[in-house]
Formats: sequence, structure tokens, C-alpha cells
Amino acid sequence: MTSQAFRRLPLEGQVVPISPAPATAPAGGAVAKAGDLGDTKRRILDTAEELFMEHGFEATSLRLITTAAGVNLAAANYHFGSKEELFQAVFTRRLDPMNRDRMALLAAYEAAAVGKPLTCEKIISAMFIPALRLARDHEQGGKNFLRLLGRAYADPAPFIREFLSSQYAEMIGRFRAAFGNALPHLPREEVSWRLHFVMGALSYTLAGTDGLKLIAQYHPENTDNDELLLKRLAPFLAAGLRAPVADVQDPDHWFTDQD
Amino acid sequence: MTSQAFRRLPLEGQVVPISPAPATAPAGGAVAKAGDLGDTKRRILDTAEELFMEHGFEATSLRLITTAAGVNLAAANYHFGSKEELFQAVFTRRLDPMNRDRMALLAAYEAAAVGKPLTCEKIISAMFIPALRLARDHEQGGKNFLRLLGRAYADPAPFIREFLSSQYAEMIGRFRAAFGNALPHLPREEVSWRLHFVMGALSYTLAGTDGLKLIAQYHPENTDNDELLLKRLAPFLAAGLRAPVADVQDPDHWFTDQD
DNA sequence: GCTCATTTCAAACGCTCGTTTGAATTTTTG
DNA sequence: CAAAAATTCAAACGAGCGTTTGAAATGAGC
Repeated sequence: MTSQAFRRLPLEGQVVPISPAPATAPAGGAVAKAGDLGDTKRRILDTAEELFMEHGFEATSLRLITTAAGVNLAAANYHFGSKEELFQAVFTRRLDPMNRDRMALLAAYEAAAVGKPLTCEKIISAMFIPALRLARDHEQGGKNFLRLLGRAYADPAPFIREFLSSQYAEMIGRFRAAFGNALPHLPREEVSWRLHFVMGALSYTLAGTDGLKLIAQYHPENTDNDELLLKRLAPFLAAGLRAPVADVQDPDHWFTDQD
Repeated sequence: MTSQAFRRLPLEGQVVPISPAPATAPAGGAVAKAGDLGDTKRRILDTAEELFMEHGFEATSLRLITTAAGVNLAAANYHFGSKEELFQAVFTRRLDPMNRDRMALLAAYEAAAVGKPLTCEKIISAMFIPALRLARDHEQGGKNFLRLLGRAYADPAPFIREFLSSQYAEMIGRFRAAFGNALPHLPREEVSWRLHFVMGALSYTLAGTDGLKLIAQYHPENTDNDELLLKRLAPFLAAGLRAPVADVQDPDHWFTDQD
């Protein structure tokens, strides 16, 4: 109403409804050159992904990002508008395709099952395979992003929570329906909670809490660690999903001693 | 070596090896009075607990805390030394007793079982009951702290990870041994990983991700929500712990389609 | 009631933050 | 090649940060 100042933004940067696979992917060999120009945006995104993962949103300054990326400080605001928008851009770049892959894979499984409900294992596979693909394909960026994603789940910043919530809404809805079909004897509320637990264990695991090596003596020399990790997590979760429903009203089964 | 400046700190504030249950607990009725004095330290701790939970460590300024607590800005540094030490003080106040309770409960169960290994349910109860007690006893502080704890698990700040790691080391070791006895057919490495998953689901759940209400339509009017929540989580985790061990070498069971 | 240690207070210090600006530079367009 | 658009750059802005300081206020001990 008062004086809504216009920000200088690149034409291409903010609007882009679908962004038809820019084809500006690094094809030649001049990619690693530090002084290379033109891909300032991608350099900022890659560096921000790594540093946000390493230090979190608040503790990562735009100066740190732009210096590490070898670009001017003002370039961040010029290309992305604000720090929050840069953070969101880091997420949409990878999260959007991954969740689309998840839904597509689930749909393919369901089509192949011609009406019969899927097993929990199949549904979990539809969640995990795209994450695994991301961890493997983009050699370093993918792993960084998965750890960043796992941490963002627990971030209290409202704009992060709202953003993730909107990004995940559709995918979560479809998988909840799939699990509901796979576990018809379970009350729908119980299905919701168990999906919640699945997402929790998954995000916590992806966050790579090896930093506080509470439990396992991680062997980081294995490059297929993420795959091994998810192969261990999946049976654990499948068994949990199929657990007999607890009688919440029954005070004798759980938590009765000394309390 | 050079000029290590001495900081002004209260005599009582920094040393305190065990702090013998101060007995300065709120007994009278003058506690809610804003102008009440003497308990500046506790006011800061309570307010910091709530605000750290709400906004995270980096995004919570000492000015915000001291203003909300109704004390002078410098009181925070005077009583706790630094912002990091204040953060750690918030944790030790509740986390230390809780983990001690967990280990004591586990020891009591093991003593009662006279040599026979405990069930997974019993071990999980020993982890959950002290958390539940915390959530219920200190009417508001407890819940705030559990959410704060869940979020701190995923915080990338090194000093937080190192601090939690040291705080948890002993408890985790004992519970891993207990789960190892309860699941003798499982390789020890698999036990470690499954304990990792248990901690992940627990912390994610305690963090109260209802903020991004991805999954369940939370009913916050129920004051026993935490209890219900853990009663749903416990059977899920117990079933996961007892899941048959996956053959990681077998590529046909998991993640083979389209990949 | 005086003394001395403890705690509170207002004010300031130096620093880093996200963002903006206007000119210089590069790229695109006609 | 000239004009226009897009991008880069150095510099600065105002604000908020954690922390320190020295004096004022408050408490306890004799």
C-alpha cells in the first residue's frame, strides 16, 4: 500500500512456471574452472546446499555462501531475492522431482498390482528408491541434500515448516492411502501415526547423525553407505507398520511399572 | 597465555558438582508474581527453554530471552557465562536426571528378571517412562523440554552435537547391551542400527512436528497426548526391533524394481 | 549501622548480518 | 557496431547480535 519497492530480479529467475529442463547442463569440460561465468546461479545453489547442510539456515550467512562460491555478495539477492527464497530454491530443485518420482513409482506399482493392495515393502520401496537414486546420481550434491532435508524436518523456523508442509502434502496423502489399503485392519488414525513414525525414522536416518556418533561405529569409507542404511531401515519399518494395533485404553500392557 | 580475562560469575553458578536438590522449589504462592526476585536464574532457564524450543538456538537472542523473563540483559552472561553455556544449562537441568532415571529403571528391570534377558517391550518402557514422567510432572516445562530435545538431535551446531553425545553416551551403551541380550540372534551391528532407528523415531516424535502437520490431524485439546503418542510408538518400535534380519547382500528382496 | 560481597542495571563496544544502491561491465539484440 | 538489457561489483546502510563495563542497588554478617 505504502511504497512497495521493486526489487531488481532477473527475468528468468523468479517466474518460471515449469522450467522445461534448461539443457544448460554442464556438457563441456570447463565446468570445474573457478573463473567460469554464466552459471552463477548454480554455483550459489550448490554452495548453499552444502553450507546449509553443514551449519543450518540461521548460522549460514550469505557472505559465507557467496565467498565460498566465488561470486559477489549481491549476486545472491539479485538472483534469488532473499535468503529465505534462496533456501527454498535449494529445496525445490531436488525435492520436487524426488517427490514426483515417488508418486510415479507408487502409481506404477499400483497399476501393476491391478486392484490388489500393495505390500508394505512395495510402498516403502516407492518412498526409498527415489531417495536412493538421488543419493547416488548427483555424486556429491545428492548426499548433501538428503542430509539437509533430514535436518530441515526438525527445524523450528516457521517458513521452513510451512514450505516443507506444502511440498510434501500431496505425496504424503497418496502414501497414507496406500498404507491404508495395505493395512485394512488398522484404524485410519493409527495408519497416520505409523506413517508419521516412518517419516521420522527416515528423516533422522537421512540427516546423518553420525556427527554425534551415539550408536553405531560408522564406516564412512563405504560409498554405498546410504544404500546399506536404507536396506536396514526398510525391514525395520515394514515390521513396525504391520505390528498388532495396541489397545491404548489398556493400561496393563505398556508403561505400568513404577508409574 | 596472553591475557585470559576473568569473567564475573556468581560463586554458586559455575561449580556445583551435584547440586543436592536445592529445595528452593516453588512452595508458596508468590511464584507467579512478575516482580519476584531471587530466582533470576530459574526465570532465565525457564524462558530460555521455551524460546529455544520455539525458535532454535541461533534464532533466539539473549535480548529476547531476558526481556521475556523480565530480567536485565547482562544477567544472562552474569549467571551463565555465555549463550552456549546457558543452552547447555537448559539441557543438563532435565536431561541428566531423565537419563539417570532411565538407567535406574533398566537396572531395576534387569534385577527383577534375575539373569533372564528382558523383552524389547520392557527395555522400551525403561526408555519411555522417564520421558513420560517428565512430560507430565513439570506441567509446562517438561513438554517444552521434550520438544527442545527432539529438535536438538538434528541441530548441526558442533557444540550441541558434542554436548548431547557426551550426555547420552553412558545411557546408550547400557541400552544397546540390553537390546543385544534381548535379541541374541541379531548381529551386534544390526542392533546398533536398530537402536539408532528407535532413537530417531522417538526424537522426531517428541519434537512435535505437528507444526508441519504433515500426517495426522493432531488433537491438542487432549492433555495426555504425549502418553497416547508414546503408547502408539512403542509397539511400532518393538515390532521393528524384532523384525527378521535382512540379507543385505540379497539384491532381490528390496529396491530392485526400476533401479 | 557499617562493611563487604553479591546481584542488578543502563549503556556502550565491536562485530556481523541481510539488504540496497548506483555505477561498471558483460551479454544480447536489432 | 551501437543501443538496450542483463549481470557483476565495491561500498555502504541500518539493525541486531553477544559480550563487557563500571556504577548503583541489594543482601548478609558482625
